[in-house]
Amino acid sequence: MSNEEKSIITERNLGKSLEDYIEAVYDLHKEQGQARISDISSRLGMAKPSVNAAIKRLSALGLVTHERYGDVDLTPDGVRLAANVRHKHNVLLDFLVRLIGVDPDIAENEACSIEHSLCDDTMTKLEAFISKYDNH
Amino acid sequence: MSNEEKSIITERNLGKSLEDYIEAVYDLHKEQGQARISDISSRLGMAKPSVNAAIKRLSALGLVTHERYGDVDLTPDGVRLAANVRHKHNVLLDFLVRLIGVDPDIAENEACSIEHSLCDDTMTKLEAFISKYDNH
DNA sequence: TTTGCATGTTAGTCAATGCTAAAATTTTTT
DNA sequence: AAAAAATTTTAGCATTGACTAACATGCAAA
Repeated sequence: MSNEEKSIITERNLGKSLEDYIEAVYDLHKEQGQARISDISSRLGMAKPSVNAAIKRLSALGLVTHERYGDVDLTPDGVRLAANVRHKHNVLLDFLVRLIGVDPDIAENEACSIEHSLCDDTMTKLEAFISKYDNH
Repeated sequence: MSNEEKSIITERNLGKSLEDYIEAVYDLHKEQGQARISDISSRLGMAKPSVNAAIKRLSALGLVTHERYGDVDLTPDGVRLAANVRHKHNVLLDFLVRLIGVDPDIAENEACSIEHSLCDDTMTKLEAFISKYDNH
């Protein structure tokens, strides 16, 4: 598989908004086995019609499935993308909190903003830096 | 001056878009003493009417002045805000390129995305981290 | 000075993304 | 099973921020 092909899934095709939604679906399924519109709505603090519209967009992109009045679930492509975003979030949070000392609540928000802007390659380099730093 | 008052100027009141525009005005004035709509347009790769609309927004916020068919210039508040964004950009670029080894062209783009998401306090902490790291 | 090109502005459109109010459907309770 | 509550969806709207096409203005060259 070429790098271009791989990047179709994980690199920034979605904006911040859709990435936040898909990440919430991913987290909720891990935590409670399902992700209803209301769950996503309260998790992200968005009105339910906004969530509904976003899920429709994600569904059109083949990243989630959604039966009327039913559960929202990730497709395999959706899982890959969401896991990648989640991973970036975790690495950034670790860097901000542990290495440079940002308050965890602020870091949580900032990681959430930044995670959509860094490419896979940069993230890999950041992880390598953190490892090296941890081993002095 | 309270922290809240100071933050009115420098903290994230503008979105990424307007911050990019004001940063371009700041840079162009430093480089060539003026920033015309066309200069900003080619610098940012935006159509001129888009620039025009953005400058109107910045003008309504009291951050730039703009005479019809004339030069765009920063107000004192605009200078403060733009210098702050520029500074964040430079710190992030340095971190990405020198500390973690990102390609300069990619780092330039990523710094440009991230600079709008990090608060002043986090930036201060990042600068402190870089200093400490440089002095081993 | 007049013509023509560069620059700036206006007008109209579009996509993304959010909202509220109200209708439809499902689930729960009695 | 019927009524009530919760959930989801639809419909309609607002804002941001981008675009193109067309018009207006300013400057420079002939």
